Amino acid sequence: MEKSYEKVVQHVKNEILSGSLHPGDKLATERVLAEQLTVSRNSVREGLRILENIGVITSQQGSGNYISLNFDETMSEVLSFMYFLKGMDERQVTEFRRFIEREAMLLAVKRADREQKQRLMIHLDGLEKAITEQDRVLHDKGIHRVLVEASRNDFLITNYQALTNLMDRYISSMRTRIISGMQSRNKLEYAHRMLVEGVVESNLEKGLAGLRDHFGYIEQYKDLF
Amino acid sequence: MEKSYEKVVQHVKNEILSGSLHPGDKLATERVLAEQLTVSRNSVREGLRILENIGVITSQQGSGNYISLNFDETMSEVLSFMYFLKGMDERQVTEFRRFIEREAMLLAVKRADREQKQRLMIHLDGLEKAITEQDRVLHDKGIHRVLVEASRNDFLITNYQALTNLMDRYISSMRTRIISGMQSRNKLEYAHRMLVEGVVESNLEKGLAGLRDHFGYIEQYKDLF
DNA sequence: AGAAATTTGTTCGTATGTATA
DNA sequence: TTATACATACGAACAAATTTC
Repeated sequence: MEKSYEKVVQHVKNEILSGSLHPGDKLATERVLAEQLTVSRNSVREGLRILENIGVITSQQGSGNYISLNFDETMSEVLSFMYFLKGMDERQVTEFRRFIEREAMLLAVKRADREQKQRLMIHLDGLEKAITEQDRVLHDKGIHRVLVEASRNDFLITNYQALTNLMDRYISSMRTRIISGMQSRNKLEYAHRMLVEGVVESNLEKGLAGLRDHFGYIEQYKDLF
Repeated sequence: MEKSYEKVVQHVKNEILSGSLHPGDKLATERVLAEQLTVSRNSVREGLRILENIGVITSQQGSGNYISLNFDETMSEVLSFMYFLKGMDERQVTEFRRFIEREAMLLAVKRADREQKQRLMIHLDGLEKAITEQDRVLHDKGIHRVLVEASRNDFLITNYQALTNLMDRYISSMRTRIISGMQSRNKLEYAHRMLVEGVVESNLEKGLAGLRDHFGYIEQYKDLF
């Protein structure tokens, strides 16, 4: 027997899949939905909460429920928590981050536009001239974020965002260990320069070399590069 | 002002993060939770629905609400729908699948155990001897699934599962286009043989060659292999 | 085995805060 | 400003499944 609130979720899902509901559209009011599906209003609300949480709809008191226009924030939010629950260990987190950045580099060298290249160079400059640790972290993160964005692949972008959330919010202790395992500051700046110049000059070899230096994984995947 | 049901979600989340709640544990009853958080039982239930949906808890009528033991199924379930909502196009789906399998291959050649190698060979044999199309698809999928599992990286495994869901359930039309864009049957069988033997013999070059043949992307990423 | 108590699933009624015309 | 529509929230009650005695 299907539960009442699942009926609601299925109903909205189907209307989206069939193309009856599009982003921005207003759903039927809770009372109407309850009547249509012959369930109580509370059950409707339980179903809508689910849809709201994963970013399908947004609820506005006094106005109505609407199909979301932007899933991005909620998605990486939810995704990072799910990753946390799966109990990802340090090895897997590190592997996945390398994986995303490597694949992003493959695409970024061909797809980065002028604006992204400019942002990369600004961050690189900021990184090399940074005085406070806070500034360094800011530009460091900026470089990696732009790199992934330049891949123009939403799977990579979303997962990278989720991974950042995961490390910042749920396993921050792991983050410090991961970072401290990296190269010294001078070498790290050199690695970032290679990485940025690789993208800017559309030089894949150089970009990959930058990543390799950055993560310091000369050992196992040497053959790949 | 924080909404009532969000208070519930935060509360459970915090208890998990702080280590007070572990997988398998029973939550306080809905009535007790309502009293503790000074919200109504309906609001508690709305919060619990969210947690149930993303796989944090499982609810059993007559018994109680429990922290989930297995997130896996629900996670790829939710994830695939979120991917669908983001409106992933064919290019991004194809790219992501290649990414996952390539990275999985890098890890699988070093990590596949005897049981997984055996399953790979059984599927390969089944694929070559298959008569019906249904059989072929079964073993084809089996090979790729085991390959990804052998990577022993849950990020890759979960995302591959979600991607499979996405293609099967939400964008099946795209799936046929993607598949039809692949090699002929004979070449495909050869590619699978290379792929499987690469893992079984811990021969990275061979495995990657199999993937390259399989997806037929000689063009752009030639340099990588 | 069976009855009672407990707990989630579901519904209805009501009151309140917010947005919109 | 007023009136209406709508989501938010609460409380009480009963049904259905499970646990306990």
